[in-house]
Amino acid sequence: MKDRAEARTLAGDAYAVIHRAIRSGLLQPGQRLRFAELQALCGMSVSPVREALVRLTAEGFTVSDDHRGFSVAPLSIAELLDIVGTRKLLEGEALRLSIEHGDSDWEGRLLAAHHVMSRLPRERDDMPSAMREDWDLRHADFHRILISACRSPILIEMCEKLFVRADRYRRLSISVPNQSRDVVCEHERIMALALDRNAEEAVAALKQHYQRTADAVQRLFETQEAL
Amino acid sequence: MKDRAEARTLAGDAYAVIHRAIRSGLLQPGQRLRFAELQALCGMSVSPVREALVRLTAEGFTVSDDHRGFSVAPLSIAELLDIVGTRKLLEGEALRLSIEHGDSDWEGRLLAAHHVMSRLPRERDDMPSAMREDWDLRHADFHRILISACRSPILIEMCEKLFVRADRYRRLSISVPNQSRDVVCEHERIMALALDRNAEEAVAALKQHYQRTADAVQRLFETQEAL
DNA sequence: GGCACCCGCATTTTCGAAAATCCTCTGCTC
DNA sequence: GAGCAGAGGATTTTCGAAAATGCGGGTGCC
Repeated sequence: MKDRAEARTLAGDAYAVIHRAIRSGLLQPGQRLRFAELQALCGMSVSPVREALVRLTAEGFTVSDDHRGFSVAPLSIAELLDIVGTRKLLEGEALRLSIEHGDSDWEGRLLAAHHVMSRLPRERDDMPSAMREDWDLRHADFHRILISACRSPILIEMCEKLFVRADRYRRLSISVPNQSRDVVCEHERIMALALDRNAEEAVAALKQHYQRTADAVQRLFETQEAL
Repeated sequence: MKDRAEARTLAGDAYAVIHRAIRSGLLQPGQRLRFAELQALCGMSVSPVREALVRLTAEGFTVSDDHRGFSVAPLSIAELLDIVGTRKLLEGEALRLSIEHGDSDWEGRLLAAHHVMSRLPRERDDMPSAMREDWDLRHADFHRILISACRSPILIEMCEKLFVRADRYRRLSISVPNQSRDVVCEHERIMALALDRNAEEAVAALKQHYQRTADAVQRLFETQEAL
C-alpha cells in the first residue's frame, strides 16, 4: 500500500493526503476538486497535486474531464456490486492458488495476522478513531496475507486495488449497527479452512464474507437513499 | 482504448506517442527514459511528458524510481505467464457472463466484428505495416465485443488493460513463422460457441486460444534467449 | 592501499507564471 | 421572447527556469 511507504517525493505525499481525504469523507463523492483548494490542503504547488490526481484517476478514486479538471468518483450501488462481484472472482481464485502453493511460512504469517487482528476491538463506539484505523490496517493485512502465496503478482495487485477501492464502501458498513454478523468468526472460519487446505470451502466462505459486507452496505444505501 | 480517442490535451498526446513507441519497440524493455529525449520525441515540455509517464506507470508499461526517473518495464516469461493466466480467469468469466446476458444486438456486433477481421490478412510478409496495424485493431475489437455484454465495467476495464499489456508479447508471437495454428479458425469457433450460448465450451476455447499464444511466445523466448 | 567525504555534473522534481480552455453573463438580432 | 456571438473571469493546462536529489570522480585521512 503506497500510503504507508512514506513518499520520497511531494507528489507521493499529495497522493497520500488526497487519498486519505477521499477515504475519510473530507472530500465527498462527486465533489469537484479545484487545484487551489488541494494546494492549500497539501501545502505545495500545482505540479505534484496534479500528478497525484492523475494517479488517483488511474486507480478509480477520481475522474478527470479534459480541461475541466478532476472530481471525486461518485459512489453507487452498481459500482459496489461490481466491485464485490469481481473481488469474489479474483480473490476466490487467488485464495485457491494460495492454498495450493502456500508453505508453512505462509501458514505462520496467516496465524500471526489473524491473532493481531483478533486482539483489537472493531466497533466500539468509544473506541478512539486511531484504534479503528489500526483495525483497518490489520484487517487489510489479514486479507493480503491470505492470498499472498498465489504466485501471481498481477492477481495480487488487482486484489489490492479492489480492496482499497472497496474501502469507501466498507467504511459505510461499519456505521450499520446490529449487523447480526460475527465478523471475527467469519475470519476465523476462512483461516481454519485455508490452513486445512480445504480450498473449496475456504473459497466459498471468503466469497460469502464479501457478499455479506456488500449486502449490509446495500441495505444502508437503500434505507438512507444516500445515493 | 485511449489511443484512438484523440487526446484533447498534450499529456494525452504524449501518452499515446510514448505508448506507441514502447509497443513498437522503439523504446526497448528496460531502457531508461530521459526527459530530454522524450520531450524531443513528443515535441513538448516536461510537464505533459511526466504526466504521461505517471499514467503509463500506473498501467504497468513503465516503472518509476523516485528521483531517478522512469524506464520501460522489462519483459519476462514470468510476467507473460502471469498475464495469460489472469486473462484466462478474467476473460473466461467475462465471456461466460456475456453469453448469459448478451442480446441480439451483441450477437450482431460480434458477427460484424468477426467479419471485418476475417477480411483482413494477418501475417503476409509483404503486407504493409499499416494493414497489420489495422488487423490488430480489428482483433482487439473482436475480443472487446466478445466480453462487452458481461455487465461488469470493472471486469471489462481489467480485461482491456491486460489485453493492452499483453500486446508487447503478442507482437513477438507474430514473428514466429509456421505456428501450425489456424488463428482464424480459433476465432470462428469461439464465436460460434458463443452464439450457440454454449458457455462452457466457449470459455474453454477462449482459454485455449490464449494459452496457445502464450506457448508460442514462450517458445520464442526460450530459443532466442531474448530475456 | 583502502575508505570516507565532499564537490560538481547530470537528471529529476517542483515552482510560479503564462497560455489555453471552458463557463457565464451580457447584448444584439430575428 | 428565443437564440446566438462575444467579452470577461475562473480554472485548468503547459511552459521554462529554479530547486532538489542522485551519481561519479577526486581528494584527504587513517
